[in-house]
Amino acid sequence: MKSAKIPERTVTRLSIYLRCLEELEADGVTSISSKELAERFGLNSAQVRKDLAYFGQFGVRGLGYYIADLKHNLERILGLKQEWEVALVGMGNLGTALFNYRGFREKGFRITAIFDRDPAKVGQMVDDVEIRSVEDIVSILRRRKIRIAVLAIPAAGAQRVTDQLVAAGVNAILNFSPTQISVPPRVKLQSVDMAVLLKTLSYHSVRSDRRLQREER
Amino acid sequence: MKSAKIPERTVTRLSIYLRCLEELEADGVTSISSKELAERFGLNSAQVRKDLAYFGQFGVRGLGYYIADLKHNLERILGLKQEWEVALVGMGNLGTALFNYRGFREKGFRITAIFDRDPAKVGQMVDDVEIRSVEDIVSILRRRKIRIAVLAIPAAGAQRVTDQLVAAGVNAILNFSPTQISVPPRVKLQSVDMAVLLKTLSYHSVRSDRRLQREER
DNA sequence: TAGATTGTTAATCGATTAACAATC
DNA sequence: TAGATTGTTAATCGATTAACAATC
Repeated sequence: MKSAKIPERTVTRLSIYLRCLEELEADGVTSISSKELAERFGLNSAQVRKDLAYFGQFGVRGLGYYIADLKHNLERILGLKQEWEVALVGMGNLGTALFNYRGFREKGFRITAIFDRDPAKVGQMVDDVEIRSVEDIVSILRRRKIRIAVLAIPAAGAQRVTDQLVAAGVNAILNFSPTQISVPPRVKLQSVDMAVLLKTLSYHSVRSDRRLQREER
Repeated sequence: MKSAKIPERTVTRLSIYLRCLEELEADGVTSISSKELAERFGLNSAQVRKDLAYFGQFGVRGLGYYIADLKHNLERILGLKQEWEVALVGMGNLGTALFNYRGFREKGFRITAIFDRDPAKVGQMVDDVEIRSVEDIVSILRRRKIRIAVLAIPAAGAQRVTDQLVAAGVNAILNFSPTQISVPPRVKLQSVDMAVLLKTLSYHSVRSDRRLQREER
């Protein structure tokens, strides 16, 4: 086992491999080679082997990887063997969608704290979770040692809330606010900006349409 | 102007630059250097200049970039000068959140077609858009020449619906279904898997916690 | 003109892929 | 054992950064 620093993309691919292993296991397959696994994603087999080798030797030469064993190891590496409490800030449409998203709970992520700025929402119960004021973020998260937060609020208050999350000891934030926010290096920030994603897609649409127009001439 | 093929990341950064230019313009700033712009994102100034230079010469030596001019150019490049009709497949929580997300409309993306599998939803109106059956995807999108689709359905039917979108002539898909889907090369697919994002974050949380434990010893 | 900053080339860095000895 | 596939090193590729002539 090496101990080099691990590329971000490797970690992302691990959970993609894992999703595939789950499907394979459901199909009753017991082992798979890096070549077969790679083909399912259009990746290179050496990349699969290298990604896995960062964390240990999980394969069997001449055979490949035992699915149950590899799956167990990936879950352990990704921390999916434990339950994670997650704080959700912003209970609008997106926040509600995320709260109800089954994929989270299935993977051991439980949203057990909800915050909103709107006094009309504070105090309401969502399933068995009470919506609390954003003012209480630091005290509540500190006491309950919650380490992961999802940010689903408008751009305006995003940096201020982020600073509170950081002060509360959170070390991973999934940000859906459409704005640039900054965190200290010890905190892992992952931003998803819907508008940026769509804009990137529209760039490709423009190009496709122009190509079509050229071809029609 | 060069005509090399443009890295995906460059296109993504363009819309990030654009967001910043909008803020600057609102603040009454009229020009900015690549150095100042880069510092706002923790990027390198050469990268900013290089990203922009893929599309033309927008700067003024000795001065920097005129904000109004650069903003105009980026909007043109990203296709934001035109309105885009967008089809939304799946009107559950996430679909509803996306439909109501203001950021889309502000950037010229209008969801003008909604599809759902649930017969109870088909026929309902959402604002002025009627929910249609997923069976009608091909005929409706073809007729209305809709080029961009957002997929917000469970994993199960995702590939089948994608095939229909492709058959209907869509050339860009933003996919929120938690599964691997494949498209022909002419179609641009951008996938956002919430669970994968959270798993990546939890990996970092595990590491942070272990580091804390070591330090406590 | 002098100072500043672009656009672009060359150097560096990091990630992907090929190749192959080790070994099941 | 013979065939297959891993784990890992070396080669390649692509993206980022440094450097600097061009020029406002």
